Amino acid sequence: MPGTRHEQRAQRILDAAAGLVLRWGYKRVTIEEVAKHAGIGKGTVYLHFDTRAWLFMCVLMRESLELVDELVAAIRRDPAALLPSEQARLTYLGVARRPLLRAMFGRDVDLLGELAHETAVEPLRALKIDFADELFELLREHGLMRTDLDIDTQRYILSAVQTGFYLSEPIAAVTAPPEFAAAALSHTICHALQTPGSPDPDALAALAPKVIAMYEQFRGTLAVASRGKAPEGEMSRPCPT
Amino acid sequence: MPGTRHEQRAQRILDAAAGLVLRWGYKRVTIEEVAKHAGIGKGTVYLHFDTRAWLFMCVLMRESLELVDELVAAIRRDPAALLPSEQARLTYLGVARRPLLRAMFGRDVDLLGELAHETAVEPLRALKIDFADELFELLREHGLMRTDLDIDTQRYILSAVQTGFYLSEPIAAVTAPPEFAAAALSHTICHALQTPGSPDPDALAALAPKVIAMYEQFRGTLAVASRGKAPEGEMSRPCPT
DNA sequence: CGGTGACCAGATACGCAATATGGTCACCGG
DNA sequence: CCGGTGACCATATTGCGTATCTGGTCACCG
Repeated sequence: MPGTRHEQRAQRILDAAAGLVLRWGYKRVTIEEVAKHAGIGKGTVYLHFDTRAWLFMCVLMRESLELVDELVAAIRRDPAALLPSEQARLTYLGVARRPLLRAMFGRDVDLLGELAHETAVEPLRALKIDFADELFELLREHGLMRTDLDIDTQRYILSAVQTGFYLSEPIAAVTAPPEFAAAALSHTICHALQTPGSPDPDALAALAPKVIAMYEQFRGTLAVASRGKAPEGEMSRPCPT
Repeated sequence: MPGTRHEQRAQRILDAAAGLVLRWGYKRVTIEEVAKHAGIGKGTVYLHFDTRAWLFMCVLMRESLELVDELVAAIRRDPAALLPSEQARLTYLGVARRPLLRAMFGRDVDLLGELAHETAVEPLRALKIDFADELFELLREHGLMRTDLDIDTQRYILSAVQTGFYLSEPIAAVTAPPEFAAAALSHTICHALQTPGSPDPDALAALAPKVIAMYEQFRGTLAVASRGKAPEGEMSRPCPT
């Protein structure tokens, strides 16, 4: 499986698609235009991506993978970055820096159209939930997270709180600087989910490799998904019914 | 100012409007239909409410006032209810019990149409912010809230966290029981904004009357606003331009 | 045999007439 | 005299028939 010529072309297609969406918004971008900007024929696009919707999902997934890589790098640099509060902060800042992810997390219907509607991100979320479960388990065992709440509740809190911070900018016209919002988010997660006091450096150092391994696996699952074809039920070809 | 015949009719109009919105959604409900259901003529509706949009705003305000009354009653019953975490929980449960408020907090565009779009609730929010500022100041002075964050940040956190909990149900199809979500919200606010440990009962008891007074004033401002005519710029009559 | 663009069916956008509705005000009945 | 009304008007909305566009396919080509 040479990740060479074929793979490079896929990247060019994704580049073209990403740029066009940013300029015109999802619903105005046609496959033909994407092909033209990638310097190839329309049919060739379908050699890589089943479906229009799936192509743009892959654009989003690629950006998400970049972000995951950033998170892993941060943990490598400083194990304290594996704490949920830090992860939340870094994620927020990483999203703020990437217009497409910002649109995705901010449910920007103007830019992403129906892609912003939850069904699209559904498979991705399922992955993320499994991941969070495993991670929380690990952190609790090492005394880094509270145990006065069960894991389901903690996952619910993390999800709801993040939702709130990502949506409160687009909703309230008030535009706070990203660093401000990220710090507030981090503070909230820290006190709501983690054990009080400074975390034990040894525990962090011991945990870092495991957490990184989990992230890499998560990354891998995502990468495979984005290489493969669209999952059956949703955004595959118009099925005969 | 006799709150009698005239006021009663206003209530009947609001009743009719509320019922119709719940059944058909904001955009399908006509003033004529509201009048018919209230057993009066169309013109009479305009004796009470400037504008279609303003009428339905008043419907929302009336429900909000009910909720405020619930909160005050809760504080009277037990001063501990004045803590932000408890207020958040009671508010969440009160909203969950009222379909219209649920639609408002959940930005239900299907039911509320353009009313769900933030501009409508803008004046209400301004009030609430002033109120929160004053309240937080008071709670901090009495050692009930953290002081490791400035008030602006705390207000931002409260707002964002609540946004997240109200929106996460409609967004994720997962429907948690209201009590579960309310408890999670309460926990989050408690640890993010309040001082650790059990609050001092004496401080609570001493504060209760002041907080209640503030609520009553807030209530009053809201009530006056809903009696008065629509504020100029936004949802007043089609101005000559 | 990887790549292409003409081709087709179904979706979408457009234009326009018919209808419905918000808001007003001259008029009525008590 | 005045609180209440519903016919009335200008405008917004809807419905619909048509024209255009676009996602996805596939026979053909270099």
